[in-house]
Amino acid sequence: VVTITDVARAAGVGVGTVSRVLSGHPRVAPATRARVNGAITRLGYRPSQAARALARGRTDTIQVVVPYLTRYFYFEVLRGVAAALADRDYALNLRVLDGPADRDRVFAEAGRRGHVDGLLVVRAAPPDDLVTRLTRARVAAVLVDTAHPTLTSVGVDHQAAAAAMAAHLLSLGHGRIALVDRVNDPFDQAVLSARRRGYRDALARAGIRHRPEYEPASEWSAEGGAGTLDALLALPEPPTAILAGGDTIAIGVVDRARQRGLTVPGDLAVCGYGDIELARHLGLTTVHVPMSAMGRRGVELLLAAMENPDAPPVRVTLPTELVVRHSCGIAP
Amino acid sequence: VVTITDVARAAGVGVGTVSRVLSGHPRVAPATRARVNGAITRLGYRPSQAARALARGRTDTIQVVVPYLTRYFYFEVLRGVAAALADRDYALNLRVLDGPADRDRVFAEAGRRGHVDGLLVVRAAPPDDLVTRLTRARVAAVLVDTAHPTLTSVGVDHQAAAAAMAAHLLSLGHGRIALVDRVNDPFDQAVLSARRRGYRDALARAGIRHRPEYEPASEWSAEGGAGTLDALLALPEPPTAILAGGDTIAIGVVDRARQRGLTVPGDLAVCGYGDIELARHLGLTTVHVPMSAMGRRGVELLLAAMENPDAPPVRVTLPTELVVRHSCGIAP
DNA sequence: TTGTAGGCGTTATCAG
DNA sequence: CTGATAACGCCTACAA
Repeated sequence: VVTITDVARAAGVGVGTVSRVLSGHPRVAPATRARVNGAITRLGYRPSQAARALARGRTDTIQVVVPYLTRYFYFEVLRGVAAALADRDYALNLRVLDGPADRDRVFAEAGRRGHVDGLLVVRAAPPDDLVTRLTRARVAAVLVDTAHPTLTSVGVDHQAAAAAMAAHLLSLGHGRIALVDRVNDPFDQAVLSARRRGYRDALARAGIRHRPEYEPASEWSAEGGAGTLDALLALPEPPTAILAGGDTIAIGVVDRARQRGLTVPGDLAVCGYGDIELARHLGLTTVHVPMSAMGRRGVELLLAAMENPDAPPVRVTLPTELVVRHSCGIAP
Repeated sequence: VVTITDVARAAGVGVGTVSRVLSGHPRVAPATRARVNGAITRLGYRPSQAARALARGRTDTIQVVVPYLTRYFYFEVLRGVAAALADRDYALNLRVLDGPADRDRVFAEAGRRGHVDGLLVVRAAPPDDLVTRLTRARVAAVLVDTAHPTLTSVGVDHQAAAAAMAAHLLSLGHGRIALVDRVNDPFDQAVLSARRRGYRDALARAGIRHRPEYEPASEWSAEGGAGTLDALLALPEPPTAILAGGDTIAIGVVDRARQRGLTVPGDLAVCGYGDIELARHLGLTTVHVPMSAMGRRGVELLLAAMENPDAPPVRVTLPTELVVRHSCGIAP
């Protein structure tokens, strides 16, 4: 283990000078700088993160908390986060929430000064005591696909997106549209509610009466979607279009429909939500949610907040996009 | 920011005693311990990771490097890793390789003592200089779904798995079996080669002559699978069964086959590889690769290696399993 | 422009 | 059982 002292000795200078070279301090004689850099590479020296963190009072690390559920979706977010961080030379401390129990444990320890410089929480409502602690300790925090009155966040307008999707279905002549979505979220209910609200609003605006039986609860999986479709088709008046709360659910619906001999979109229109990679390949009409962009933007906001701790929180909404493919009856 | 000194003062003891209480040292008077603990909770004290790392000489952090490709697959691995780590109270430093360029950059910096205590590399062959540095600096490292002569690793027997899958197809009476797999991997070629070898061996053992045209290269996506299927079906003697190198590819194949009016498995048998979540829901016959188990086991091996640096490297092979569902002609 | 020394928060050693 | 005190490796005034 080679330390800064070794480098100093090898270069025939003091540790202060080495430190200055390391941090790009301007007032170092070019010759000295060269000598130091030579010693550094020759000795293969790397500054110790731990020592540096202690001395500087910051860790150059940000913590990212992501829930496990809807895995495809949030892996994309994570990718955006990782990419943005890698460019900026920050370390990424990952915590994945495996369940509600985990949640409390993690949030109790999350975003401690001296451990991480900033906190990025993906799709999980932060408990109030976390928020209090964060603001009191002045550690920067950003929420992704969630919101909080006093914290910076980046997300999308799920209500508008769902409404747009429903409107699309309506414009195609469908009057019997069912929403197949999860109904409870262990980490954040807001997204589900927004989507449901969008769906209802769109139908109401079109003068279509609300049918509770068209809003069955589904598990967050293809299997869940398939099962829920069975239930819907058993109704006296089955729907002619399905608006799924997630692409995974939609895939299950499509597959089950085909198994039952129905054609999609001929006999049943199906659309998803999220636009995971498979959606494109399966020709699923869906709502594109800019997942990795949210992650990337979240990091940018976080780094900005870290640089300027006194800036007021902002709330960024990224645009979604209706992606029309084959599963609803319109060719792309 | 409350430090150990504040706690010591508040409890009327020396910092040494507080430190002992913190680390669960046995020889502390119960009364003292209680007083200290009281002060700790009262003040909301948390030890600084940075200071602790500097003093202890370890960071309680392990670094995980995962390639981006085949995303569903490796998110599962990551989940296993994260879960195993969370239980053991270690921080997880994540690096995702976004491409071959990234690879070199990351490997040049990976596993530095003073930054992380151990390194877990998922599915990417470590360059020799990394290995050298690791062993010289005595930092523990474990490979997941890759191997190296001098490093501990956990993986599966891809050759045997592919052979078993091919044998299954053969046993179903198929003689014209094509392998639709990626042909190049920017991070580690070994898995692809092993799978191909397994496929060829199984066919050879069955006395079936090798047809190069039955081994077209595919992109690692559903789209890639679909396109490759088109090419195969244009052959004078098209295959009757497709062995895909990944479930995502298989899904594309199945979908394209149906689009062309073929029934699966009636007109075409298709099987995947990996057993991602969707495979189950889509009834895809596939090879189950224990992804999160590999991650978890990798962490266990790594922690063990960290505790016992002089233990020789081991090579763990986890079992795969042939999962027969509907896509190959046998009901589950 | 460069060297020196104090301090960052903990741990660990060593007397008591 | 407990309290000082020297590391740990680096950064940053302060002097020179």
